[in-house]
Formats: sequence, structure tokens, C-alpha cells
Amino acid sequence: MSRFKVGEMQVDAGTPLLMQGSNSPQLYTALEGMGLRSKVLPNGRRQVVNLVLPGDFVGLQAALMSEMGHSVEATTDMTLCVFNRSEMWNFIRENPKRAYSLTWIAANEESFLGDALATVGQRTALQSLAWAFAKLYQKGEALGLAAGGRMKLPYVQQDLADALGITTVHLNRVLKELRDRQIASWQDKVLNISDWHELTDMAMLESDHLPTRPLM
Amino acid sequence: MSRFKVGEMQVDAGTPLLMQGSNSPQLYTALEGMGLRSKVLPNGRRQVVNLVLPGDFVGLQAALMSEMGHSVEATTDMTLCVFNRSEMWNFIRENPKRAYSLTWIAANEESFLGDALATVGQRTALQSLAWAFAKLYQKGEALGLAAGGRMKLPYVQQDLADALGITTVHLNRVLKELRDRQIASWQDKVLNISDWHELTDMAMLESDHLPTRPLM
DNA sequence: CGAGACGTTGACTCGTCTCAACAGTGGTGG
DNA sequence: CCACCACTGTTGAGACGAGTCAACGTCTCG
Repeated sequence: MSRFKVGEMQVDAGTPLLMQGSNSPQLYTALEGMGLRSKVLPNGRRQVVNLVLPGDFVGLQAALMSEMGHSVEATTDMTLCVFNRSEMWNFIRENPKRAYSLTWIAANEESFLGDALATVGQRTALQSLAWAFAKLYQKGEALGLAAGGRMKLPYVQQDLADALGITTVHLNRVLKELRDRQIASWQDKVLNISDWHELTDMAMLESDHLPTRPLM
Repeated sequence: MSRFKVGEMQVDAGTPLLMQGSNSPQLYTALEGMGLRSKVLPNGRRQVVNLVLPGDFVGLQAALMSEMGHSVEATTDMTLCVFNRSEMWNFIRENPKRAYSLTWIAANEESFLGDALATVGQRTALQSLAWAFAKLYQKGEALGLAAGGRMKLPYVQQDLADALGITTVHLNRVLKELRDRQIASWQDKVLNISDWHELTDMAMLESDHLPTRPLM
């Protein structure tokens, strides 16, 4: 594995890592810090496709396709593990298990995006927010970034709003409702979930577990 | 390739092929006919994730993950090429090129879902519909299923509405607008595009070409 | 001939957007 | 050091897009 690692990279918050439409020679794995993937439409509106947490692989599209469908940027200082795109083919060829892993990652991502699509398409803003909080907390917990109902969430309201397909103004109102009803709050970059059951109920979460990877 | 093919299957319109949450032992490639992937929320609302056209691979999630995130059903009579899930690992191991192809398929799907997410999240109903028509026509053209601005689209309004995250009632109104403005119409299961330029303009399509697969 | 699925249209309601104002914060330059 | 500005979060009032409810027409099929 480390044969393919080119090095580590440190970037400041706000740094763009990959650009929509371009074709980077580098791929990354997030080690520390958080970021987001987004795409912007010609009319200037932005859709946040998903959030990047430690452990996430970034740039698979750049590796396989002629151009990236979205941009990736850091929202906090990040350290990333850097790979060379040109090694991708060797990476797959030399060990089928790794190829399997990559495919699993892509399929997993697809599965998540399907959920996100159902959220934006079928849930109300309140349900969407509950869904996002629940999903994030689940993932954070698995990564050891969350515990006791608390998790650091270093994003601005605009980021989450763009992810859920609503405006910051409305997100703010919905946040207030979740706060007033003592279900969850998100202030000073910290998510605080006080009523997990109510939250997941509101979110209409289908399964309470993250996708698991079957043994090969 | 044919070593992995178990056989062909014929199904009638309306037949479910894979069920959300289940774990089918079979995978398919669509040969003829059309279908759709969808997921339903606990409150009964349905999100159509995408449409299945000839050539599409169906069931990658079932193959790699413990359970399917969505269901797949046929909307017309279909013939499918059937593969055995248990052969998946051999399939990948024996030929890295095939592993690469699979990963490419998954990444491509992810890219599409990102677009769809941006559509549902950031576009108005009119723009969404234009986007869907344009995307479908592009794909149909590449498959030889569309020509001269015409393409068979054997779905009901409910299907498209669920794909775009709107109601049939509203879809109907928006269809009428597209018809009245002489941009495109969809009647009797046939899509008819009369003003491609206006349509793609309205859809805010970023690129006029389908994702291409780089040579390995 | 009746029942059900699909499409179409109207009137009204409701969720979300837009526009706007204001407060708190941190950064920058004079 | 402080005035200023940009960015973020918060809240209110009104507008608009899309949903809901309902009626009706057409078609297919038993």
C-alpha cells in the first residue's frame, strides 16, 4: 500500500483540492480535518454532494473518469495522504483485493448518494436536517470523532444548507425548531444530540447501522 | 465473460427484480426493455434513483454490500443477462481489466447521482424536467434508441415525478409549459424534443457529452 | 358495463424563498 | 488602537413555487 503513497500534504482551511471539470494527477485520503465535495451550476447555485471526514477517499472520479463531476475543498486545516493517479492501474492489477476495495468504496458512495437524493427529493427541511445530523453522528461515532451525543462539525450554515437543498435562512429556522424541541442543537461548530430516538424517528432512518463490508 | 453468464431472463412489465434491503444472489445486465431503480421511505414516499436502459448493469450494490439500498423493477417487458453473485470475486480476480470496468461503472453511477442530487436540490421543476429530458435523450442517442429528436420513454408520469422529487400534478403542469413553449413534449410514451438548444439551456447542462471512459 | 389506472385541470394551502434589517465576530489597515 | 469591513448567524414580512384535494375525461381490461 505504502508503495503507492507519494507523501502527505497539509492544507489550510478553504483550500480547494480538486476542481470540477478538471483532471488532477493526484488522489487523496483524508487523514485529519474535514472538507466537502460540491458542484456549482451555471446559475451560481451550489450543491454540496457530501462531506469529507477522516478516512474518506477523495478523487476516485478523477482517477477513473476523464473529468471530475464535482469540486473538493477543505473546510478545516487538513492533512491528506497523497497518491499518484498514474499508479492507479498498477494498484488494481497487482492485487485484486484492492480492486475489490475500490469498487466497494465507489458502490458505497453510490448508496449514500441514493439516500441523499431521497432526502432532498422526498423529505421536508426538518426531516432532512434530522437525517443529516443522524447520518453524520453515526459516521462520526464509527470514526471516534463523536461520543456522548456530541460531535465537532466544523462547517458553516451555508454548507449544510447547500447540502440539503435549502437556504441558510430556512436552515436557521429549522435549526431553531430542533433546538426549541430539545432534540439537537448545532452551535459553535459543535453538534449536540439530546434525543437520539426522536431524531432518527423524525429522519425516517431506515437502518440504524452503517453499511458493512462483507468479507471477501 | 460468458463464463460468468448464467443465462438470460425474460420478465414482464411491472416485475420487481431486486428488493431494497434484501440481498439477491443474482446480478443483471439489461439487454432489452426499460426499468427503474427506486427507494421508498417509511412514510411511503418514493424516490426514483434512476432509470434503467439497455446496457445498464443492475445489482452492483447487491454484489458488494450486505444489502441493496434501493429496489429495481421493470417498467416494460425486459430481457436480462443473468450473472451469479458468487462468481463476482472470481470475475474481479481473474482479470484486472474487468475489475477496472466495474469500478468505472460504479464511479460513473456516482457521478450521475451527484448530478441528480444537484438537480433535485438546486433546480426548479421546469429546469429539472428539462435536465431529465436532455440527459435521457443523450443516453438514448448513444444507445441508438433515439433519433431525430424522438425517443421512446415507456414510463408513467408518476415515475418521472418521483425521480424529480415533485408531484405528478405539478409535473403535469410543467410538461404543459414545455409543450406550450414548443420545446419538448412527452405523450403516448414518446418524448419529442423540438428545440434542443432551448432545452439544454433551460436545463443548465454543463457538458454536452456523456462521460467517456479513458483507455486503460 | 363497471372498475381501476392514468392524465389533466382548477382552487386553495403550505413549505420554502426572497428581501431586508440587525447583531456578533474576527481581521485589516490607517 | 480603533474604525471599518467582510463573514456569519438570526429574525421578520411578504411573495412564490409546489403540494393537496378534488373533479373529470380517457382508456384498458375483465
